[in-house]
This record gives sequence, C-alpha cells and structure tokens, in this order.
Amino acid sequence: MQSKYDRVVLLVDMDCFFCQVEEKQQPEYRNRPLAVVQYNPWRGGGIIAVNYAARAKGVTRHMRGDEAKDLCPDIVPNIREKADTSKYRDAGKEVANVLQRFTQLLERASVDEAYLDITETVNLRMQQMQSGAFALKPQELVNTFAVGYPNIGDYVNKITNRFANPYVDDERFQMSYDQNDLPAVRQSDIRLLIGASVRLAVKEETGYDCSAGIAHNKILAKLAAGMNKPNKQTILPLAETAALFDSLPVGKIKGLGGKFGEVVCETLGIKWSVTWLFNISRGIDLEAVTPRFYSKSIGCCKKFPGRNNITGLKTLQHWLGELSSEINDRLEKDFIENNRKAKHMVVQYVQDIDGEEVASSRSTALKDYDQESIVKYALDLIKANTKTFLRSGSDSVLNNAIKFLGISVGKFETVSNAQNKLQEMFANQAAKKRRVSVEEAVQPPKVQVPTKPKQTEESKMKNFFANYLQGAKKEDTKSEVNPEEHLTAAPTKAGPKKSFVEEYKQKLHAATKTESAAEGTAPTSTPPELKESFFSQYLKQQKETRRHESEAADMLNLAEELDAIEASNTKDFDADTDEETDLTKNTYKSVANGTPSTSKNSKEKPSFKDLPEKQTTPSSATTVKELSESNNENMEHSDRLRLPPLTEEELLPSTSKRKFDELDSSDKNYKQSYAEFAVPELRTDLLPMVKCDQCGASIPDDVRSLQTHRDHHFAQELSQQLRSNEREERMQSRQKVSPKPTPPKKVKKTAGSGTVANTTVRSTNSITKFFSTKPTQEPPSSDSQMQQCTECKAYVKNEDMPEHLDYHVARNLQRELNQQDLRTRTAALGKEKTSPVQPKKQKQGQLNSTIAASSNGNKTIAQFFSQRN
DNA sequence: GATTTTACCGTCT
DNA sequence: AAGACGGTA
Repeated sequence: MQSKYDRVVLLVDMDCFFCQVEEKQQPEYRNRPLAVVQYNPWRGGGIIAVNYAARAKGVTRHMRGDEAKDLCPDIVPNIREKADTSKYRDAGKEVANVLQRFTQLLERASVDEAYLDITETVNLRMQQMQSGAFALKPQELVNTFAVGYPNIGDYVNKITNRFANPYVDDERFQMSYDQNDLPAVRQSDIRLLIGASVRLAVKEETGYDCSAGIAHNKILAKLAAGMNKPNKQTILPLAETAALFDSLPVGKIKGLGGKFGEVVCETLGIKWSVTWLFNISRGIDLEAVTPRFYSKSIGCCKKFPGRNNITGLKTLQHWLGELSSEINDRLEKDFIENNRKAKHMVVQYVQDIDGEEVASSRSTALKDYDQESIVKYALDLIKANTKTFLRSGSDSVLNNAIKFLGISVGKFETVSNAQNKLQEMFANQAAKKRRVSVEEAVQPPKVQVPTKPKQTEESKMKNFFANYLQGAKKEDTKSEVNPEEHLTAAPTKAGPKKSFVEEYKQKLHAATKTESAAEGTAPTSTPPELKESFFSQYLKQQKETRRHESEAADMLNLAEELDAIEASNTKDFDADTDEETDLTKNTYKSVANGTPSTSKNSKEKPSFKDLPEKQTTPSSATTVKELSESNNENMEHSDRLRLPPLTEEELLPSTSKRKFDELDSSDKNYKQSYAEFAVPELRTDLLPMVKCDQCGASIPDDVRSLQTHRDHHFAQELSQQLRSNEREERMQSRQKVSPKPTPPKKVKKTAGSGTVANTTVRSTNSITKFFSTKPTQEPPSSDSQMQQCTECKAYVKNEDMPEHLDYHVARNLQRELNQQDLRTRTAALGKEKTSPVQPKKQKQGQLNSTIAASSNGNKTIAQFFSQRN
C-alpha cells in the first residue's frame, strides 16, 4: 500500500437484520410491519428489531411489545420464551461468507456488520478497467450516493472528466494533501466508486438488504454507512470529509458516542483529541481492518429484573442450566465448524447486596463440553465468591438475590484432528449424565471491595487516540509503541541524530525546489513522478486501442444510465424516520437532496445494452447532459459514447460470480480462508521494519510509511507547541483587555445528581463547535462575560475563549500542514524568525498568516517550513 | 422494576 | 499473566 488514501474500506451493515431474517424464513411476514421481540413476561417483551414498514407506523425500539401492537395492530411480534439469536448469527455468517469472497480482510464487527478492506480487489479492478475486463454496471450504483454530490451520476461524471484531464484538481490537491499522497488522491474517487460494486452481491446471493459505507478507512466508512439507509450505500469522497466534519456531531464518531465522547468534548483542550479529529477530518485514520470471521468468545446472559430476581437455589440452577445448554449447543456447533475448543469460561452475575447492585465475574478452566459440567463450574464459582451463599438456616434460599447471570467461554484452541476429537466429545457426552452436585464445599470467602480506581481522563484519551494513530495491526505494534511517548513527544531539538523534523524540512525544501522549478510550466504538463499514474497510462493507451476508449465511454454511459434508472424509479422512499439516520437529514443536506430510488427487482434491472441512449428526464438527466456539454473535454466523451459499447460477454465476467471465484482461486482452501487462520495480507506486515527515532515504533521500511508515521509526530509536536504558545499569548492579551480572572472551571456532570453544568450537550456538539464555541458576530450588549476574539472578531464567552482559540490554532495548523502558500511565504518568513511574531489583528479569512511564535525560543511553525535553520 | 443481549476492548491489580 | 470490571456499540 502506497498511501493511506489507496485503501478502500467498506462497512456493510444489514438493515433491521433480525426482521429480515424472520421475513425470509416466514414469507407470510413479508411486506408487513414486523418487530422482533424477545421475552414475553412483561408488557409484551422487549423489541430488538423493527422493520421499516413498522417504523413507518411509528414503532421504535424503545417500546415494549404491547405498546408496539397498539400503535400498529398489524405488527407481528416474534415472541419466544428464551432469546434465541442463533438463527441471526447463522444468517450473519451467510452474509459474511458472501462478503469474504471480495477480500480476506474481513472484520466482522457484529452479527450484522462487517468491515472489508477491499484495497487489493480495487487494485485488481483498476487494472482490469485498463484492459477492459472490468466495467461498473449501472445497477451496481442504484441507491448509491456520494457525499457532497446531488446524485451519483454527478460523481461518476466528475470522475469521467478526470479521465480526460487527470490534473484538473491538482492545484487544490497540492494545497490539501501531502506530496506523497498525491498519486493516491488523484485516484481516490474512482477507487471508492469501484467499491460500490460489492453491495449488490449481498442482495443477489442472500436476498438481504444492506446498507454500506465506502471510504478510505474504517471510521469514515462507518460514518458514511449511516448516512443513507436502508438498502442504500454512501461513498464518502476524500475531498468531502473536511466539509462533512464541519457540522458533524462528535458523538457520531465511532467510539465517541458515549461517556467518553462527552469527556472528549469537555476536555477539548487536550492536544490529542484535536490532532486526532484534525486527522480524521482530513480522511486519516490508520486503524487496520483486522481479519476476524469468528468471535473470540461465545456467551449468553439474562437479566432478572425486579421481582424476577433469582432468590432460590433451584431457580439459580434452572437458569444456569438454560444458559449452559445454549452455550453448550453453540460450542458443539462451533467445534464442528471451526475445529477449535474453548478452554476457559467466565461466569458473571449481579447480586443485590443490601439494595446495591454488585457485579462480579469469576472464571475457570473449561475442560469438557457438556452442559452439566458447565452448570457445575458456574455454580461453584458463584458459591466460592459469595460471602454468604445461602441464607442462614436455609438450604435453598440465596442470601443475595441475583439480578443478572451470564456465562461466556473463550480462549479457543485449534484441535489437531477434528474427527478424533469429535468422537471423543460424543463419548464424553454419553458418559456424563449425572446431576449437578450442589453440595460442594464453600470456599473461604473473599471480601468484595468495589474499589473505584481513578483513571485519568488524559490517559484514557491518549490511549483511545493512539489506537487510531498507530495504524498497523495492533498485535504487531502494541508492544513496541508506547503511546505515552508516542503522543507526548517533546518538541524536537536537533539531536545528535538527524531528527525527523530536519528530514522533514529537507523534504519540504526539496519539494519547494521542485515546485518552483516547475513554476511557470503549463498546468497540463505531467510532473515526472506522475508519469506512471493510472490516468496518464490510461490516456496514453486510449490513443492506441479502441477498447480503452470504451472505458471512459462506459463511465459516461454509467452516469447517463443512472440518471435514467433513477428517474424511472418511483420516489417512494420518504423521509427516513430511522433514528440511526436522522443525523443524516440535518447534517448532510447535499446528500439528502439526492434522488433515492427503490431497489428494483433484479429481473427488472435495465441491462447495459437495453437502455435508450438518451433519456430525457427532468432534473438529473439534464444535469448530466449540461455538464457533459459544458466543456470541450466532455464533447470528446460524447463522441466516444457513440462507439459500440462492450459486448454483453465482455461486460459480464467482470462482476459475475464466476469472476469473483477466480479472484479467490489462488486460495481455494476453505479452512484457510477463515480469517482466524488467515494471514492478513497487509503488505506492510511483510516489509522490513525500521525503528522510529522518536518513539521507537517499528515502521515498515518504505518511504511513505515512514513519512506517514513521522507526519503524526510532526502534527503532534506542532499541535502541542502551537496550542500552548498561541493560547498563552491570547490569554495574556486577553487579560489586558479584561480584568476577569481565569475562566470558571467546568463542572463535571455527576450521574443522577440532577445538575448538568454548563457543558454543551454532546449529541448536538458539532466538530466545528468543538473547535469554536459559538462565536457571536454582534457585540454583546452589556455582557462582561463576553469578549472579542482578536483573531476573528467574534464575540466569545470568556470561559469558551480557550477552546475558541484552539479552533484558530487548529485552522492555522491545518493550513500550515497543507502547505498552503508555501512557496510565496518562504522568503518572508525567513526574516521573521529572528524576532518573535506578535499576534496581529486580522480580518476573518486571513488566519493563515499568523502563526504563533514561541515564547521560549522554540521555532515557529512557519520556521519549520523555512529553508534553513 | 424493565433498553436486551452479546461481544470486544482497555485498565487496574 | 490472568482476573475483574466497566465502557461501547
């Protein structure tokens, strides 16, 4: 992998999966509002899934079964006495099996969700496109959206234009991305689009609808997938991420949806979060897709709320038996399928001790797969760890009622010979048909001291963000990277070794030279390093062969056909009431403006050939047409369009099952294709490694990986330094203006205490607000709590000023890192370095020219970029 | 006394 | 190293 932007990551998320499974198994439920409900003891049971017909009637997940029935008499609750999710697990596996054909790098995130790193598949497709062996089919892009584009046709069209003019956006690219990433950036859009061909396979082969997100990393893929659903997919183009993050609520980011997200918001002053979010907003998230097909543990649990508390020994045994039975079944099945055995089991339980809920868990080795021993183990563990197990004077009443029970097993080990072990297991099974002995000696009690260790918010944050920054597979780097060092590397001083900053400067210097050398050259000239890019190759080749001409024509065809399809589809999908997607509606206007269309029955899908050449449809078709004719490049394409398209035969293999099988044919061993046994195909893992001279981490020994890694250090140093410097200065200047003392410390929210301090609510806290806290443009009438930001003139609450300033720092940092106006500034900045730059008053929009100078003699940011020391 | 269950991960000990 | 426990989705 050359660049972080070469990766293509897909998140596939099954729509109301449990409902779909029920609908598939029981056809009478199809096309009717349906909810899946588990347990029935109270108010009709708890709803665990609601299909879209039922959602349209207002049924939500928070309701009880009865409530749902009231709202929607048509509802067909699926009630069972004991939650049985195995059928959903099986169905999830069926889906994952389809997905796995696209890549070995499949990470099952849950029963109905999986990440796919399809980089290699995309690489192949890119080649196939050049040789004409692959073309996207229009129906693969039905219900596909691209963030920032009104419809997918426009996105395709844009890509088409770039075929003709590969460097059309290069000026912008060079401002926004690292030099080393430019080749990847140029191909980014087409690569993501190719990822769109995966989703259809799920529907065709399993019958299930799913939604998908396509982006360059996991975080963004997950985010994108939530933007259009159900039965839709969303591409998040690299260039759109920054704008998207401007209005994105922090809590929408995976991992920040809970308490931790709130902490992050409150503790925003901390540099890691800023750096991290900053990176994410540039499309950078290095967390690897970790191949995992099967879960590492198998567990089941049950709550016993209120009067369902388990108070008697017999009841306890009963439920332990139920849980054990399920565990056992699943273990046996897992053994047959996966040739592995769990060696460890954990029992978890919550007791009512003097009105307090006390949670405990104890574990033991698991020797046999049979229900009775599992029950025995579990019971023994509970006894051994409960101070007084039975109420004194009774032999059947528990001293502490149990409110929750769970058993889980794990630590799987592969078994040498499946056949032998299977027989052995059945033999054991037959031999053990005795009852559980309840009369085991109670072990010396252990006192349960529910200590509440205080982990600092800082350390939590550090580690959270370190995960995303480290990138490579965790197992590989965990032991080698000390997040502490990694993230808090002190501002670099030129050490004995050539520091990375030195190298960085040299690199930039070289880049500057190259660019200035190229200055004045016609923008159409090809920079040397780009000679071998896909697009330039394409352009070369298309002059030689007709087949290649048809490629661009295909893309254009695609755009037009999509318009035709979308126009012919009825707009029957109205405003999405799905709570998972409501963020989408407000936040991503441009996407919502798209023309969602229902998926067509596959028989009704228009074939590539059958579509009329020109279909005049109201809005979107016109758009494409206008765009097509609005410039000369596209007239060229229009000519090409008249060439005969590829034959059906030429088109078919590329996306047919057969073709995908061929992709996998190199590794036909089914067992080996299981992710648990598969070697991850990350090239970086196989490369020789070098040590980072800053943090000691092992980095793949290729220029770009090294650079990427060092970029992180660099950004972090800059972030840290700048933020403290600039903040210090602002605070000083502020104190001159206002005699107010330091802003009041934010009160931390205490659970249940009722007072919710003055902190902003996370869910409505956009990334932008995250940086800048609601600047007011009008001067506050008489509010001494407000003051004017010297940077942007906005009026900001005193206590929000530090964070507001962080925003400016982040923006400045961004511009610096993006190397904006690097060339023009180099000379001027050379002069400034001798005298610290004073913060200048500036108009809004000119933020980029003020970079804080250090108060302690350190270099300014700008100086990092200047030619010499 | 009711948002259930399941699984993974990180931290502390 | 392994166990306990909480957080997140």
